[in-house]
Amino acid sequence: MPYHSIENELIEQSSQIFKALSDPTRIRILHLLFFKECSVNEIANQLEMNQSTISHQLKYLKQLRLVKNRKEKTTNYYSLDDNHVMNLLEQTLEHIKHTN
Amino acid sequence: MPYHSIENELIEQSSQIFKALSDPTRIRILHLLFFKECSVNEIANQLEMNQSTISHQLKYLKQLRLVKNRKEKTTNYYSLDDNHVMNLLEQTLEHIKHTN
DNA sequence: TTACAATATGAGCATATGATCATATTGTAT
DNA sequence: ATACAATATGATCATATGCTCATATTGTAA
Repeated sequence: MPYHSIENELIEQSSQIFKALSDPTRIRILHLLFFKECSVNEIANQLEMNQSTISHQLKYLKQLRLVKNRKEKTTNYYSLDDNHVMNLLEQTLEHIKHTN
Repeated sequence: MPYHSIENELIEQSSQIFKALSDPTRIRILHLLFFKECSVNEIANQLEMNQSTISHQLKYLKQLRLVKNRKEKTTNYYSLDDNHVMNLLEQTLEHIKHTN
């Protein structure tokens, strides 16, 4: 595999991670999960958003392995699953706080 | 101003930064500028992309204060202008390199 | 089994995004 | 002034994105 296609793959993967963090709803979800494990409905209620919207976004975040889930009866509890990406988020939130 | 609207602004600003890094073309531009100051045409040639595309993206990056420029005759040289965001990018590139 | 609660899913829609094309603008040199 | 080089800009188009609606699925308890 030539050099440039390794580079391309690296760049594609990076942009994908940043895209996950480029949406306010997803940031809010991750920020919530930073404090505690939550069910789908808990997140939807907390963020005052549609259950369907949250479920779709959780699926997106899970596919990228940013969150994981465990089932308890009919409830699906989600929690964080990627320390590095959460570091990016926390760093950035702190950075913006201190520069405003 | 109530608490939640400060939070909202913080989250909007964060997502905007990540959105800037969520596009492969913009990552390539920033990665190029990480090594040296470049003109618009240099970037376009290096990335084998349209001059117009690069100019539009540079305008986008400049508006977010991620790059700055200086004019020399008819040539417009661009360079990096935000260490924090570049750290996010470099961290992430390194992280992906080491996890593959 | 039925009824219910929690979650997941697919279709549809409005908006956002990135690239390209053609053209405009700016500055330089002759 | 003209010709040229480098860059910027506006319009357009195809695709991507995020949300909502309606409905399906899953698992539990009576």
